[in-house]
Amino acid sequence: MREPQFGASFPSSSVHDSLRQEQKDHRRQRFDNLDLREEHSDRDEEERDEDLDEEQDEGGMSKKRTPRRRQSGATCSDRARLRRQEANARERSRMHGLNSALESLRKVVPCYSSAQKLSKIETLRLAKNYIRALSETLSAGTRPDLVAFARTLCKGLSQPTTNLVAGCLQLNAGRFLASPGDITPPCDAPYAYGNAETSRADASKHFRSFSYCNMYDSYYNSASPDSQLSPPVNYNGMFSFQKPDEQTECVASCRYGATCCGAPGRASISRPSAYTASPDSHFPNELTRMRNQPFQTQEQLNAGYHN
DNA sequence: TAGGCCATCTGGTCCT
DNA sequence: AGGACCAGATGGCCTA
Repeated sequence: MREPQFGASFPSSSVHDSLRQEQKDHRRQRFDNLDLREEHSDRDEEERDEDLDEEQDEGGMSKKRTPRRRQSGATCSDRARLRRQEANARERSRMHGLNSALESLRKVVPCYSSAQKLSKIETLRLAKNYIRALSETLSAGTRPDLVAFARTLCKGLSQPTTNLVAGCLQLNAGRFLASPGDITPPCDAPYAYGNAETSRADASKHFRSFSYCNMYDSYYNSASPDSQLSPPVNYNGMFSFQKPDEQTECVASCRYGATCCGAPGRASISRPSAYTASPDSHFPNELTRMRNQPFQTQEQLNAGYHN
């Protein structure tokens, strides 16, 4: 019936996100205090039990529990409660760790947006598709077709997420998902530039990496193998649509940082990631090395990873 | 109001 | 015994 939250209210996303964050903080604070409340509740319960025992004593009723047994029982119950509370705290911590890892994953799949998060399930689906799409690209050993890449990327995703990915790729989701023949291969097609159609050459004047093809051209045709030119695949979003001289400080400091959908005349729907590639990361070096080599087969890649 | 998403609690199971 | 992990239950928030 209703589509997932992601993308459902994009125009007010920042407000919505901040509100949601406040709610999360409130909820977290509420549950962080829950253990204390439970302790108070337990104490009240014990006090009630004591009162009951006293009434029973005053009423001449035989004691059901000797002080010794009662103390032993209470200790056991407290111990069980304490263990349960500790287990709950551990479980919360574990889930926070899991969510933290998921957030890290969000930052490395295409179209990351800190303002409008992908849901957990969509993040996992997109990550799976992304891996598959990249694997297919490497296996093919040829320049990938943007539409085919996008189709793989969007397989099984919800419509809002599909729309976002399509937006990142400057494609029309309805068209590129309709049928394989609907879209002219991107390298031969005019390039959408905001709302206008512009030539590839014109686009190249404005962007070093305006489109997927241009990124490939820029990358593969760069003069020096040691060039600092960003490769077509980034840690954070696949494509950089920013002019070199428009890079934010964050992006400039992050060699492989990227923002998606930042074309002129079109509001960016994502923010630069705070992610910074570690200096010893092998990923850029591998890409640089692969630039002048044929792609490895999938089996070779897998062997390399597992050995 | 229904349904999606989320955080948390909880009891069970497995492992060390 | 205790911790990690898992899955079901629950309740809150949000949107269409």
